[in-house]
Amino acid sequence: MTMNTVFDALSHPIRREVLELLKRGGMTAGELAENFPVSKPTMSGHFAKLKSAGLIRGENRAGHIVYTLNMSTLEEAVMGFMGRMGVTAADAASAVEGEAA
Amino acid sequence: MTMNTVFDALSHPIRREVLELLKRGGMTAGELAENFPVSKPTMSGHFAKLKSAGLIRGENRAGHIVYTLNMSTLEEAVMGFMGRMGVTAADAASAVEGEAA
DNA sequence: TAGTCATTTAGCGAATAAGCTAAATAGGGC
DNA sequence: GCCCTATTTAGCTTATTCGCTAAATGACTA
Repeated sequence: MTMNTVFDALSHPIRREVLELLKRGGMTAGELAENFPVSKPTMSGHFAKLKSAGLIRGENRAGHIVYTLNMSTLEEAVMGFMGRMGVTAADAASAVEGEAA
Repeated sequence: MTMNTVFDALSHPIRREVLELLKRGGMTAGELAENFPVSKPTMSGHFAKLKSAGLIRGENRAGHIVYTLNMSTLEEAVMGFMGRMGVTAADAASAVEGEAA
């Protein structure tokens, strides 16, 4: 929930990629796990870390667990830090657009 | 240098705060170290990690080492990730401004 | 109730991280 | 050349991380 736990969660490439996958919408633990070359228990540990950082939410549906992205936590932590680093709105906009182009 | 090493470097609160201190300009290793409750060798390890991620540069001056921020590496990695997360320019701008307000 | 599928928990091992103290290195000043 | 200051390297300890397999849990189905 704090900035520390968010940046800690973001430090692993699998966890960042999970967030990217969830950008398009909710996915079950199993669907997510299919995208990575590690075991399901290992993925479960990654989900737990993302969840305790407040970056994803899990809801129980018919025996499956659907994970969804919690974008506001991500934005508050990351953009909050960038703001303290003196990144102006214009800087952020051009950096984001540069990447999109 | 890669996004992995950057996010790894950002995962420790001391290292993030070092970057914030360097926002205002170059500082020596000793000056930086004064701001944290850990030993100088420990700080040296943090500097090494920031440096190998390309987030700071160290230059030798008169027996001191002056560290300076490498903002472009930070922006490229962090805003690049946020861009892939679908954060639009407008989103980024409002998040940054919200923090500044 | 038994069976099955999805997910997590438990327990383990290897690797990495983060802290410390003590010692080594590099420059500048006397 | 020798000392002093600044910084890093070496070596150690403890804690955490990340992966695994095997077992436990939870929920639906027949």
